[in-house]
Amino acid sequence: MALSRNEDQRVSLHTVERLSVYRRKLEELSHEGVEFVHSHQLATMVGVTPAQLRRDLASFGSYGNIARGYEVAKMITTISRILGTDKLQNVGLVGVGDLGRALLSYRGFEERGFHIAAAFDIDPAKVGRLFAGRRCYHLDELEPVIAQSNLRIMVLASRPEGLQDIIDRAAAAGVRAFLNFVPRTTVTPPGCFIERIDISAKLEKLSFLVKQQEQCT
Amino acid sequence: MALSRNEDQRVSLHTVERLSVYRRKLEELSHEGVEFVHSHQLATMVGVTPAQLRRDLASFGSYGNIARGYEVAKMITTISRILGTDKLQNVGLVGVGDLGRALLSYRGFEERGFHIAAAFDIDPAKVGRLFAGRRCYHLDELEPVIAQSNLRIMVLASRPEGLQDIIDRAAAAGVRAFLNFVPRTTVTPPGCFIERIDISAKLEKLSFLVKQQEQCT
DNA sequence: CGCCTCCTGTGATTGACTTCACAGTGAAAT
DNA sequence: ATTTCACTGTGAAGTCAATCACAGGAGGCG
Repeated sequence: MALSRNEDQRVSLHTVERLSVYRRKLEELSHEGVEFVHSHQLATMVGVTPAQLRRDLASFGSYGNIARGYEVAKMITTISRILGTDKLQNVGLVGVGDLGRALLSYRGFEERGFHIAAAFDIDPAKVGRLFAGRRCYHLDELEPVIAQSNLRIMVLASRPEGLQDIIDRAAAAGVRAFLNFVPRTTVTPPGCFIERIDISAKLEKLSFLVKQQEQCT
Repeated sequence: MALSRNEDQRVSLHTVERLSVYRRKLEELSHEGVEFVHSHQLATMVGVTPAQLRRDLASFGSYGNIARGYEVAKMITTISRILGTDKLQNVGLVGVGDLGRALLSYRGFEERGFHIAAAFDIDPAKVGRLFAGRRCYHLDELEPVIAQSNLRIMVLASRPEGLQDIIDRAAAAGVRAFLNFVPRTTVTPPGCFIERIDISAKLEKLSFLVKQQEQCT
């Protein structure tokens, strides 16, 4: 089999985002005992065209059996290896507010290969306490804890003030990627990645769509 | 002025998403007392190219002063009108778990024109109680409360089980748009919009990027 | 008053992603 | 063994968004 080396060399980011969706549905199918699935079946289940699904899978050299379709179990492990979630990864969390605590108690992360190993805050009422079994450190301890727990990914759910400084310090300490829930524009340190989740912006987009639809009536 | 009628007739969704970002930065500038801003200034602040910013603004007929740039206050009101957030909108919330409660206490929504008017759950320990000042209704009361509060947008933060049924019922009762945090594939009712926020998928994307970068070393 | 500078709005171009459409193929049926 | 069938992988075409580049114009300055 020729897909062992560099199987993920040129996968577009759009494809990567869809791989997460495919994998989740494939795991559902696997639990139901399904062993093989055709492109048009999986495609309609997740809401993409069969051609796009085939191209996504072909982009990393997944060769499906022509008569039976794609092997579910094998595709799950392949996608997991591409996404880097085949081993449990430690991630950090900055900001133990309402959102931070919700993320700490979210069970879905562990299932997908992510473990929030450490939380950080500056509130004396929170520092030192346990939240959902995880210790909350003071932000001053950011660098040593990053090194100790080998954190490569950090979730940002703090107040907007001082966010850039936290990002820069974390990047200098070895963090390579940030998932940012904080609605403030940031500068991405060289060699790093920042992925934003802007809940208000999503609501505004929906508001626009609803308004546009009503006007077209 | 020729921009009064149909000012938002053909705005691409990519542009709409960026409008949210522009508006946030413009409000910051407004608080700082800035009255006019040039495209290259605002563009570098939010991380897009000046050409793209100009095209985004031109797509709904915003004519900036050539010498002074764009009028900050006027652009804020124009963008708000396009997004439909110039008036406060009621939205509903399904699922008062950790994430739901975090959303209920998030202050950013009101600032952006959204008010969570009602929450729904099926847990007897939660139904009837107040969360951050909002009453939690039983899911059985979905339809009458939607009608009473005139809910057009609903945030989904419940368990995956029965999600599609909730969507279908809400759509039948008049809800037109959903912001879905639940990691399950859904079928969009006709005439409705569903916007997904998949936190695990974002983490997986970051994991992929970090892994890819490490391999290219 | 006229020149000069810099910025906006936009036609044209480039680039990327999606979709179409079909050749090739493996398994099942006869 | 051979035929048939349906599916995969992929070249080609199509579509859409981002970028380039420049014409036109408003204000400042001599």
